[in-house]
Amino acid sequence: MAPKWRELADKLADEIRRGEYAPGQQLPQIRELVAEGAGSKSTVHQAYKALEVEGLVTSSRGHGTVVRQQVPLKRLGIARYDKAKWRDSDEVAFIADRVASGRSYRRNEQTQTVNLVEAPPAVADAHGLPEGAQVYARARLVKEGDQPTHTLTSYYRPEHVEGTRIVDPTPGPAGRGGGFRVLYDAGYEIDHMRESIFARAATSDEVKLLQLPAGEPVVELHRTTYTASGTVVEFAIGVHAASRFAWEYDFKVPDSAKGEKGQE
Amino acid sequence: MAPKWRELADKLADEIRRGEYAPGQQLPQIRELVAEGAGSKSTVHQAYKALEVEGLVTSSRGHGTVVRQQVPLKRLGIARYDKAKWRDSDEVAFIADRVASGRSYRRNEQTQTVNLVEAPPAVADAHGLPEGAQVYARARLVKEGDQPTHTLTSYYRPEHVEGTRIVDPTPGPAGRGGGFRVLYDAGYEIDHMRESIFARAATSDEVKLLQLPAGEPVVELHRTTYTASGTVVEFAIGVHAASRFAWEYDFKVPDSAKGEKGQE
DNA sequence: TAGTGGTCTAGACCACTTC
DNA sequence: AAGTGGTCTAGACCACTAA
Repeated sequence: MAPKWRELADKLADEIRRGEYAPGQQLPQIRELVAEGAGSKSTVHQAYKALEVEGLVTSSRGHGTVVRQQVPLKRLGIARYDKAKWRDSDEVAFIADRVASGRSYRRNEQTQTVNLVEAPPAVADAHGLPEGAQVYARARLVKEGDQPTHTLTSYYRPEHVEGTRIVDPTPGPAGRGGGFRVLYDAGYEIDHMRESIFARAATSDEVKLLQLPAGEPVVELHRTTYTASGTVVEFAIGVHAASRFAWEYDFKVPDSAKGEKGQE
Repeated sequence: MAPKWRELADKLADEIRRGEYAPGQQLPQIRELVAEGAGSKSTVHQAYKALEVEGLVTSSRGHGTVVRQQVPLKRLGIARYDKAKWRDSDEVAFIADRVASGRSYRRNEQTQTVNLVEAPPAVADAHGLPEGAQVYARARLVKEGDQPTHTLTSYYRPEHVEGTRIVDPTPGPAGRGGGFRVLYDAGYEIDHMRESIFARAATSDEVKLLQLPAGEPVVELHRTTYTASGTVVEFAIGVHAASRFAWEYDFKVPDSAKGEKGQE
């Protein structure tokens, strides 16, 4: 026998999915259900909390509990890295993204700090450096309007970026063209990438920083960027609110018997 | 001022991350902390629940609350689809995966049901069919030992699979070589794929089916498989326990200015 | 049987929003 | 001021595990 709060939550979840409560509509108030005999206030509250964790509703004091709108996922394909976007124009990849998706661009939607730090294990590993080696960390918090959507921290080897705009980031997002442009100007043209993706629960710090709804997971993206000769010029870690993004990859089915590599 | 339970949870989370409680070690019992004046039983319990949701501990009745082991993520690259694995041998992709990762293979780690169903919207869309068209749904629950790791449901157009082993799945995972082999034998050789990935909180049904720890997110994978001529021969939806997998993709940086397509 | 976490209650009180 | 969800308490009782 499932607990009382679970049964109540499942019943309400069902009603929401069947459309008995429309997005934006308010659920019965906690005290109402208590009066109807659904259980004590704590029990009903626990059920509402479960619905919140499952992403179906959001609660706030003074307002009530309303059915959450499902905003469409923003689809991230590799076209967002198109060289034409950052090499031949003033666009920065993330701005191009936004233009492509028809959303408006405003200045200062990205804050940035640059520091020389000791490489954390994952970073040292990606760059092939000993642990604790010094690297430049360029940390951004990317917002869409007032809403933070993800953090993105790029790690560079000092010899690749010292003397460039990256380490003196006054004019916004690493200046015209972003980080890839700066590397390009410094003689390091990016050629191929590896992205690694996984999801996990958010830490309480991330909940605050990204203003996440209770229980919303995050997706962590590890991106390693190589030059044609195989040198790693950037390793980046992104932490994304899960409900806002989907990642898309197209590839050929590999066939090792043919000596093909399928995907380079 | 953060609530009392949040402060307690953060304090304990800190201690766990600093290694004061080793993986597998038991946290103080709820009644202990209550006796120490950390708060009432409900308050301490709420803090423990938060730690569980954040993936740091698991609680169970009779046992106590112990620090969770972080099992290494299984990395899924596109090599798992290598034609050599399913075309030239008896291996099935998911078995090859397991061989490659050094884990043992046991029979019946995959249960399977096949049904003719009305295509859900996402499926109809992928196959280019009208909504409600009939498709074959081949649903598997994949386990590693006793532990379910993910569900995978493949949708096929009837004209592609009728008369094949897929619709009569007595001998295990779609027979020798799995679904791709069956399609290959039927004259539909798979050529390229698109994978789309996003994360979300688990539904309560998924929590039961996949035996997920409280609050663990799931990753949903949508895979569309094409023949060389662009016909969609399979659309599959996977639901994965987030803590067990990472996805890896390698690709060239696209350059539309050069007329390259970068990734096909 | 003893020990663990989990559920539930009734009620007081707090924090935030709206009027 | 009134109305919303959120926190906290004290205690009873339940469900599961281990010895």
